[in-house]
Amino acid sequence: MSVTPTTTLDSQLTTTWGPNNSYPDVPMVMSGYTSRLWPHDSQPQFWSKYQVWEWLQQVMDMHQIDASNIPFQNFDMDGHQLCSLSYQDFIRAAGSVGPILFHSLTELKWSGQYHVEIGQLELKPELDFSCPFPDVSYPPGEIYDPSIHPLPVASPTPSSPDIKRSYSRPHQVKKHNPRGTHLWEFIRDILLNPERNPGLIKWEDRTEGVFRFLKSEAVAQLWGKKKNNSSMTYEKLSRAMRYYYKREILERVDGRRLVYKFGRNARGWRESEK
DNA sequence: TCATTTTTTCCTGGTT
DNA sequence: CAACCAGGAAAAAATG
Repeated sequence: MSVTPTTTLDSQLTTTWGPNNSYPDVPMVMSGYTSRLWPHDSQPQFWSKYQVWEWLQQVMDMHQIDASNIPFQNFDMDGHQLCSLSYQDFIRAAGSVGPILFHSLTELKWSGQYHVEIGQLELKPELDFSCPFPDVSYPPGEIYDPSIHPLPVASPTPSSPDIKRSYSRPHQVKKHNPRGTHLWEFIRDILLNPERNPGLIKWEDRTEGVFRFLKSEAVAQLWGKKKNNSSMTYEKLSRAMRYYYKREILERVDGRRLVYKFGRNARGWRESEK
């Protein structure tokens, strides 16, 4: 790790992403594909096993928890797999430390782009994104149990040697789902995390899965931020949304503007679903 | 590297 | 008129 990650932070500000390349003569000059690795280091989904291990060490250290309390072997996986674990899985794999790890990962998945400098560059002042990390809520992806407490305080001294975590867990995750990387999941997660949703999207009919964009351009900006594409617009985002109709991830809701509805192939938005 | 799936870009034309 | 909606096409990015 840390072997000169090729100028990523500062030099990135000058990458001309062509705000409007409506010229037919500018075929993306972009000489070389040199610096093209920044989405990987920051997003947990792309971590290697080693990076997952590093993250574990770091979180343990941060919370002053003896690393020996946690069964590292239960986390012998890459970021991809790590991100597909549910809240419950974390409890299973790390006992009382599970929530802490889950919380940490959730934050990273959400705002792990750069560190704290988000929200000020391109967002309108009216949006008030002042605090990117307010506090944790519940699982981002599929809600398994809303009754679970967000973060039961990291008891300084867990000292629970008698955990029955001998639970080897050989049958790890079966389904590899690139969580949070798809647009509809991104939208869903915003809806499921009111804490982080400053009036961007709102449920129109919770049980039917109908929702409406309140700040269409702001959502597009947020999506663009996640994809490192500052030129994302609602116009383009909505095109992607319309492609979901065919796949029945979304159902068409005509008549009402900015209104969409989750379809039968959309998972994890329902309150009681699993 | 390749095949396939998803998303992005752009556009023409219609609607609210 | 501005902001959306519908999709077609094609290119680019993401994934396995």
